[in-house]
Amino acid sequence: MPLPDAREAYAGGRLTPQRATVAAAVSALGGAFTVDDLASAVHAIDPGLGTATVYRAVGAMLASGWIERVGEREGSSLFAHCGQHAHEHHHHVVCDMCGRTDVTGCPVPESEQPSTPNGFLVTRHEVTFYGLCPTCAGRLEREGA
Amino acid sequence: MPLPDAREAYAGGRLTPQRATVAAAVSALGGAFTVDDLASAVHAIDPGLGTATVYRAVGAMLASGWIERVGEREGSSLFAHCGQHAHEHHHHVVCDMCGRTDVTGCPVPESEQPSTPNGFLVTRHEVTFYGLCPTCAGRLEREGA
DNA sequence: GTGTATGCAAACTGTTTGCATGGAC
DNA sequence: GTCCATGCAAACAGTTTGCATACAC
Repeated sequence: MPLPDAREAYAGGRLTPQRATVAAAVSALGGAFTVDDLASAVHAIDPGLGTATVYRAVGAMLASGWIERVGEREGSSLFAHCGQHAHEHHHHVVCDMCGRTDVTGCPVPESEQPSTPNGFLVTRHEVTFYGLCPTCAGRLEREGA
Repeated sequence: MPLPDAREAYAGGRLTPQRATVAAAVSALGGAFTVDDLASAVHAIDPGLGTATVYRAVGAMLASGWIERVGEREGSSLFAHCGQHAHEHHHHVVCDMCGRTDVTGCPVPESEQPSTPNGFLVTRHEVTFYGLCPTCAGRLEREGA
């Protein structure tokens, strides 16, 4: 059950059964999630796995770049698995209905990247798109919204 | 001392001395701030003003669109006064050193606005730029970094 | 006069930490 | 064998809420 991914999710750290479970839960969620969402998914597999461990695993996965903070929902951070885009410059699209995410390129024109709007020296930017995923958009249309 | 702004900061609500103080503190900060930053600025003027009141005032200012959530710093939300841009589509640039902010246009090409990256129906997006304001950039250069 | 805003303190939520034990490497 | 990761519970920070009082309208 140790997914091939699980190893790289904790690059540099140890791969314990608990960490493998957390990584599996992330894959199973397949979209943006809060730590709470993740903890629920994890507890469905292993009810004995502590919350602190989930937080520590999330910290480790962030450190390795396997997941990324993509925004926030209801006061908690939203995270998402970056897939094979982990080390490229990219952004995320989050479905407002089901939370599914996808990776998308950077919409900021190359020419503006390290630009100086109003005299500021811009070094980085955060972009997150929100909307509906194909499935939810389709369902909404079929139900005639 | 009731700034002309104070009235619109709480559009629809009541303008109390406390709320005026909070609005004045926002203007005085002149940049991105956390509720904690704001509370400190407010307490410098009126030490007796309660924290809950600051939070409620922030809620009211958000509701009126006079301030906006522009990102996050150390686990707290970052807010900024939108000035005369309150009702236009805009984004913010935040100085990593001093926290000063400015308003900037939307870098997302018009053609991509309600676009469909990967089949998603995008309805909105959040963009925040981070970098150095002219003052901090200048200081850094002068000190030879 | 009516109803909203305040102030205080208690309650809550999300997150982090200390410490002894267990297990990956 | 060494050191990292775990689990539990306690500690924490930021934020919200209940309630009686004060005041903007």
